[in-house]
Order: sequence, then structure tokens, then C-alpha cells
Amino acid sequence: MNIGEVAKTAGIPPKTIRYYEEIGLVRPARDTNGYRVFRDSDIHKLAFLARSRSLGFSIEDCRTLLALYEDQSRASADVKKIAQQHLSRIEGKLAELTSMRETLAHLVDCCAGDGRPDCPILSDLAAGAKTGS
Amino acid sequence: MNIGEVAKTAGIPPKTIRYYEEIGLVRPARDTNGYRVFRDSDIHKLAFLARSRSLGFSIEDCRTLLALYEDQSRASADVKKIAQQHLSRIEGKLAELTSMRETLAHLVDCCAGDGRPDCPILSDLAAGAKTGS
DNA sequence: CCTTGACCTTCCAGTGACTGGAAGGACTAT
DNA sequence: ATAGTCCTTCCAGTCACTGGAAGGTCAAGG
Repeated sequence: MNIGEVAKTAGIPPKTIRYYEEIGLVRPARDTNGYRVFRDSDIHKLAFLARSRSLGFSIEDCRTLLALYEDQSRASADVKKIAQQHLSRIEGKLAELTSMRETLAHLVDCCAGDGRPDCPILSDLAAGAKTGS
Repeated sequence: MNIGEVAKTAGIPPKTIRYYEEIGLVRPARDTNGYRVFRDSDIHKLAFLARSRSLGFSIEDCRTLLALYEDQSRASADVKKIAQQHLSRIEGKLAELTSMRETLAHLVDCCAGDGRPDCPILSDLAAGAKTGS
């Protein structure tokens, strides 16, 4: 399979696939004309990467997960640890974003949004985090 | 005030303050020795930026908000619009992260996390998004 | 007066994970 | 032969910093 078809199959843009090759996540063979040739195992890897990335794992996490996936003598504890750490990061981000949303929703709610210059949003930004929630 | 003291006051690293100057967010004066000299208005601006950034506004949003803040004839509607758009982006991210968390929490829960190689997390990543929630 | 150390300056490079575009070769269909 | 689509490589840009090198400045102590 050529890169274009793989891109459609795996749901990853050709550019991204080339980038994954550049950083050593996949190693497709080459045809005599220089075109990349993707075998089933490559396509499988790319699907694995697509799914991992969609769950928010970093590229380095993906690299490790892929290595564990291919290591028949892995310990599931190693996989679980990575997933748990990632889950913690996500929960941290969620907490941060939730706090932002609360503050912003409150501010947006308080703002008349008309032609007058008075604006509680700007007042908050200028005053600091006094009326946070 | 020199940059170091300003950094402590505004809670922004000196490097970041220099970067803000480079992209035109602040324009501190200069002493004869070449050192930046920050006046109250500069420090006020930096505090405004720190607060805006902490609410997740992009630098370009911050630039616009700062301009509105300094424009006495602004319409609060313009400010509100930016805040609302930002709120929408945050809600989008929250939805995405919440979905990731659900999937990951489920997978982590299903994984024994012991010395055996069998791992539902890897199975999910390899199989695609079948057992999402 | 000299040194030490903390501060300041500029400039360059790297981060993460792509993404866009240019320049040029290869393949397919007409 | 030609048009159009695919492929290749390489370089640059994104966002908001952050780290580090090389060197100037300042205040305190000997």
C-alpha cells in the first residue's frame, strides 16, 4: 500500500505518517521508485498509534506502548502504570479547565455585552483573581 | 523597577516578560545602562496579562483584551464575545478530555497490572474504539 | 582598586506534534 | 505527449515560552 491509501485506512494524514517514520515509530519498506510500501504490520502499528494519540497519549508514551505491545513477555503492570500516569495528567487538566470555565462563565454572565464600556470581565482581569468563583 | 523585581511582583518569569516585549505586549523604558525600566502602568499591564493567561486566553486574545482595556470608548460586547469564544473552546476541550478520562479509567480498571502480559489496555489500542465507554 | 556574585543584556536553539508549501520525480489515463 | 494526481525531500512555521551561552553592570567586601 502507498502512503495515500494508508492515510485513508488509518485515518492519519500522509504528512503525519512521514513524520512518524522520521521519528522512528514506523519503518515502511521502499519500492524501487522510492515510494514507501506499507505492509499489514505497518498499517496495524499506525492504527495503534492513531488510537493511542486519540486518547491523548504523548508520542513518547505511544512509543513505549508500542514497544510493550510488541513485547510478548511484557508485564501488564508496565502498561497500566503509563495509563494511570496519563489519566492523572488528564485529571489535572480537567481540574484546571473546569476552574477556568467556572470563572469565565461567571464573568460572561455578569457582562452586559452592549455598547457601553463598563465590563466586569476587564475589571476582573485588571484586578486579579479576587472574584474567581 | 528592574525586570527581576517586576517578575516577582507580577508572577511572570523575566524570560517571559522579555518575550512579551519582543511581541509588543509591553514597551518598558530603558535606563542609560540598557536595563529595562518598568513603570506602574507596565506592571499593571503585566498583571493583566498574567491573569488573562491564567484563564487560558491566547496571546492574541490577550493583546486584543489589553487594547480593549485601554480603549475608554470600547463596547463591552466586544470583550464578551472574546470571552464567550474562549469559553466555547474550553468546553470543547473539557468534553474531549472527559471522554478520554472515561475510556482510560475504564481500561485502567480492567487491567490486572501484574506480571502477566495480558492487557485490556493494549487490546483496546490495537483493536480501535470498540469498547470506548 | 579588585574581585566576587548577582543581576542585566542579546542572540540562538529547542520544545511537541505536527502542518504548509516549494521543487521536482513517478505513475495513470487519454 | 500531456494533464493530473500521486509520491519524494527539504525547509519553515505554529504556540508560548524556556534554556543556555557570552558578555556588560552594579553593589558589597577585602
